[in-house]
Amino acid sequence: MGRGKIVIRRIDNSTNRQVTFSKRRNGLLKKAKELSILCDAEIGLIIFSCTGKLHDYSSTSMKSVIARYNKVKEENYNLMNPTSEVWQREAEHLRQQLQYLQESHRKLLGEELAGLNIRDLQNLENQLETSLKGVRVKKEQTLTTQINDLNQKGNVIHQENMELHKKMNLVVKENEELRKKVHGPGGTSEENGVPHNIHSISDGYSFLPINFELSQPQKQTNGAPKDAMVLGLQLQQ
Amino acid sequence: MGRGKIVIRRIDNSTNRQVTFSKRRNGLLKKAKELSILCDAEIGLIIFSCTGKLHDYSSTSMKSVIARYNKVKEENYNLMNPTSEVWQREAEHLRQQLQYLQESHRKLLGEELAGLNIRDLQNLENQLETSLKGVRVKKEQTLTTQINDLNQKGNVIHQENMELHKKMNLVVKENEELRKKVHGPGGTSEENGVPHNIHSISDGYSFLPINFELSQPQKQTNGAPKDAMVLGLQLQQ
DNA sequence: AGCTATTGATAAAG
DNA sequence: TCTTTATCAATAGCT
Repeated sequence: MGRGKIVIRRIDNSTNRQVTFSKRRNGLLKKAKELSILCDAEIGLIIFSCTGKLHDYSSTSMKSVIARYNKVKEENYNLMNPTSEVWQREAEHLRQQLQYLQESHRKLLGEELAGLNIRDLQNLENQLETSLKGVRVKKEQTLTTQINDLNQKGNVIHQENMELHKKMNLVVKENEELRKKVHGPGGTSEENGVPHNIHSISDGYSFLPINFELSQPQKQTNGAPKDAMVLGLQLQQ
Repeated sequence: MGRGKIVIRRIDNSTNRQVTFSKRRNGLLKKAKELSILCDAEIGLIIFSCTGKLHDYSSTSMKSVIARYNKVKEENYNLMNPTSEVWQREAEHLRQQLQYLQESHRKLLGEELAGLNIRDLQNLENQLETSLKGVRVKKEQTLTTQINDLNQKGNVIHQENMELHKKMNLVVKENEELRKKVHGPGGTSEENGVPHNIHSISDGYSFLPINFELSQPQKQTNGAPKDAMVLGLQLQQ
């Protein structure tokens, strides 16, 4: 696979050999990875270049792969001490459990359904429906809790708002009284057909009460939940 | 490099996975050999299929490769002769994997949802919906396949039935002819006002054609599918 | 287990 | 070593 066909024989030219090693080593490592992923295989690959440099890949860990290899080959098996044997059995047991659980898990995820008959599929469907229902109930609960929390907080804030509003009105009235006392005795232009209108006055307080009125939640029993719902969802982002 | 591009992800269909494993494993082994020859490299390759079967290649000997690997990794040959400690670690690793998977599994089953926030729950719900959809699609496919199979079988049987019916009528007619030849020449009571009626004769063939008529499916294009549907469902119980 | 259309890997060259 | 490109090899999807 290249500009020309080659025979599989040691490459004499050392530069060429080095280049080819580099390319094919990468290709081999890539293919080993792909195989382990595609086919769920446990793979260990050890490569020593002719200069002695080590390159390796393992899908899990080289230790695990070599240990498993040794076990299958039953080499050195007899030399192991009893404790090792116990652990080995334990590991094998766990490996089986894991495999079973993984299979079951994949079926639950709807990934590996080949070989299931109608009854299995029906059971799986029922299971998933039950799970889905449970998750939805939990979600609703969580949302409701959040909404209630937000409503309470909203109410507190609204109360504060009302208090501030009242105080503000008091301050504004006080302000008007003071203004009358200051301007009234002199007989200003405000008395000549021009009505007393606080909007025409350029101090900072005059328009605040109106803004407060507009920003108030309307009656808190209807408006608050809807707002809280929106808030609740946004808080989760 | 095939009829279509594929993403590197675990192959769900187990048959397909097995076929691909077989092909790619051979490819990988071949490439490992080529690399070792072309570039004078020392290579060890260990492959466990997901069913646990071992396939391996080493340019020299696996012992030598692993020994050299361990030397480089400075792990003092521990892996050649796995000790209690190594297996213990392996078991611990597996145990952790198992625990994680179990937890995930329980969540999927909607059993352990405490501590999940809205986003987690939404993801879980989406996952379950996707799974459910997949399972339902698979179920429909399975049912459709079964129904089609049964329809075909039903048609074949119906054809056989028709053939048998025709043959039976021929036999009955032949029988009548024979009966005439046997009774006719003697001038029996049948010629004296009593009409020739095959129902009045007590041999086994006389009523069979009528029963066949009654038991026939009506025209095969309408009757068969409905029957097949019922059969298909019953077969699975 | 074979057969091809395609994609992927890579030999050679820059 | 890295990139490019022309070729050959591997293999995905089918039968």
